[in-house]
Amino acid sequence: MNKTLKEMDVLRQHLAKHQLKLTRQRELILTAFLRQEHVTAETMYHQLAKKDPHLGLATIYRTLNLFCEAGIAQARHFGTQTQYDNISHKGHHDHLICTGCGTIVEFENCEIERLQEEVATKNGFVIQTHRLELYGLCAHCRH
Amino acid sequence: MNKTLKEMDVLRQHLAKHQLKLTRQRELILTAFLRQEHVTAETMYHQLAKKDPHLGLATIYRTLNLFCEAGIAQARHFGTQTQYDNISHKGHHDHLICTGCGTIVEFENCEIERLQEEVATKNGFVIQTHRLELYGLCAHCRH
DNA sequence: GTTGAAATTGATAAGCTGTCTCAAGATAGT
DNA sequence: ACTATCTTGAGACAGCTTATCAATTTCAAC
Repeated sequence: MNKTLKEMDVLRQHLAKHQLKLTRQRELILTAFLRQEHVTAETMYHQLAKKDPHLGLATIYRTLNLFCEAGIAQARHFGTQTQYDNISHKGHHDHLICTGCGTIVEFENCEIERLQEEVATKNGFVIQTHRLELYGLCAHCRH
Repeated sequence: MNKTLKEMDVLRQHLAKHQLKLTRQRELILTAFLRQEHVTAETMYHQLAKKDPHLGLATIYRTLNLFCEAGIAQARHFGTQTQYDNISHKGHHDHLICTGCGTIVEFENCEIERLQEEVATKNGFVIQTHRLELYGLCAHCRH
C-alpha cells in the first residue's frame, strides 16, 4: 500500500521550493491530518502521543502552519482555539451548533456558497475562506 | 438629555432578571460601546481611561461579556483578539473581512438567511443567532 | 436615610493558546 | 561518509482573557 498521496507530493514540492526538509515528523503529522476533517494542535498532540511519545506540541504547531503555507490546510479561529481544516474536504466547513447540549452538526449548502461569492464579488472581494455558524436549539433540547 | 436608550432598558431588564446590579461602570461602558460598531476590550480600556482612570481591564471584559449575554453585543474572534460587535443598534449583519488590511465590510442578505433557516429546520434546529464571516482579499489588497 | 446582604470592582495572579529560543539531532547534497 | 543547513524537543516566553479576593458599592427593607 502506502500509495503516493496527492497531498504528500504537494508538500514535497513546497519543501523543495523553500529549501526545507522532509522529516519523519512531517510525514507522520500529514498522514494523521489527512484522515480528519478538522483538528486542533492539541488534539493531534494527544492522538500522536501513542505513535511517538516524544513528538512536541511546538512541532505540531509548526507543521500545521507549514501545511497552511503549502496550501494543504487552512487555519480558522473557532472559540479560543485554532482549527486546522483539511482543504481537500472544503465545502464541509459549516456548523449547526446546539446552545443547549453543544452538539455540532456539519452541513453543506451550495446555494449559500454561491450567494456568498455573489456578495463578495459585489464588494470587490475574492473569498479565500469563510465561516458560517448557526446557533440554536436541537430537537432534543427544545423540551 | 440622557434620554432613555433602548439598549439601556434591555440591559436593565437583563440585570433585574438575574439579580445583578446597575453600576456606574456598566452605564459608562454601555454608553461608549453603543457609539461604535465593533471594539476590543483593550480599545475601550484606552478610550475610557480619560473618563475613569481607575476603570479596570477586567471590568471591561466582564461587562462586554455581560452585554453578550444580554443580547446587546456579540463576540467574534479575529486573529488573536476578541471583537465585540454592536448588534442591537443596527440589527444583525454579516462580515466580509480582508485578510490583507483588516478592513471589515458589513452586509446583509435575506436570501442567505432564508437558506440558513431551511438548513436548520431540515436538521431539527431552531436558530437563535448566527455568524457568517467571509475572509478574502479586497480589491485594494489584491495588488 | 440607615442598614446589611449580596453583587461588583480593581489589582493582580493565574490560565490558556500559540510562538520563540537554542542545544542536540536529523536530513540531503556532494 | 562528510558537512552545511534545517528541524526537533523542551521549556521559556508572550498576548489575551478569566479567576481570585479584599474592599467598595448597590439596592431593597426597614
